[in-house]
Amino acid sequence: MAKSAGVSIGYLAERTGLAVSAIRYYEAQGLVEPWRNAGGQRRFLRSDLRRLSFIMIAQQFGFSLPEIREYLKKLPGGRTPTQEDWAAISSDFRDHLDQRIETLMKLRDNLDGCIGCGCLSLPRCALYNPQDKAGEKGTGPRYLMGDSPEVENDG
Amino acid sequence: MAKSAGVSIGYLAERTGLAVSAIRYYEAQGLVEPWRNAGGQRRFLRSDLRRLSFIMIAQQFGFSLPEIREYLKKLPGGRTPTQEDWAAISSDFRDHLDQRIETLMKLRDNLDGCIGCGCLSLPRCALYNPQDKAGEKGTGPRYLMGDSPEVENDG
DNA sequence: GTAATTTCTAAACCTAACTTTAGATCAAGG
DNA sequence: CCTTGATCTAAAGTTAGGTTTAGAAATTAC
Repeated sequence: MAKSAGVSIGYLAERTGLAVSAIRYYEAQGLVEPWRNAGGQRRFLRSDLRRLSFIMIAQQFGFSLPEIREYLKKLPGGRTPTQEDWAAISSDFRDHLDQRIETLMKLRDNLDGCIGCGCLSLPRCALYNPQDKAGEKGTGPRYLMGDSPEVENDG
Repeated sequence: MAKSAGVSIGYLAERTGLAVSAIRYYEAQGLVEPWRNAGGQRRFLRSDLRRLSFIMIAQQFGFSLPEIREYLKKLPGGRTPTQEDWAAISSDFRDHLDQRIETLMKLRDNLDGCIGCGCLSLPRCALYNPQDKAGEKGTGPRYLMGDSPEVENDG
């Protein structure tokens, strides 16, 4: 029972809600690797359903396609992943995900302290590099909510 | 003490860490409304520092520029917002923000139940419309993690 | 007063993540 | 067999959120 007939791109599209064109795009980005049937049409593992679903979920968390591709690299190519395969990829994903949520909550709480609390601390609030991404590329945002080392009266 | 000399776009850029071109872009999108000096250069309220900072923060939460513009509409145009002005806009923003974080956490917990827990429930997990945005536009994603009403053995 | 910075506008360009289009081929149903 | 629907490729188009470029004018620094 090697590689069976496989499922069509249209089937996956219907099951996941993705557009056919999106799935082809994911292939171009290396996120799925269908083979071709005699007529040149794509055939997928049935388990690629889960692969595509993982992509959709990860995107909702704000992961880019290249990032997601790295996660999926840990899954076995060509054969249906086992429960253990998914569990392995899960742990790492979960870490990043917790971190992202925590960052957002920290940002929210800081924002509360600044805007929401009704006190007058706003002009002196420093949300310094609040996002994990900040600092990575070039000279991003530095001081938020209008603060800086030398504070002025800026309403 | 009406509209003073105002500050330049370069000053705001330096204070916020935004590029000058980004601030001009925000003006084009209706997020800030500078006036012009005699020579035709933009002049901003010093309090626009906070406006820009709010934009940066809201973006980190995943709000789009049009969404942010709606929030900022609640601030008075042309004059420096008071503490009460910011408090008013805050409450509404905070609600959306909590909701967004909650959605992410729910999604994470569901994902745990599916991928992370080690049980074998994955093939029957239904994360139905997990994102607030789903269902808004056309025929978006419907069934996640490869599930659907009629379940098949899809690894 | 002259030089060096900033700023101006408009238009083109950029990346991510896709969609659309066009024309051709494949597959499935009757 | 024939028609209809699904799929194919390649290239161009789309949206968001900006950046870059070019040449000119304003401002600041000396």
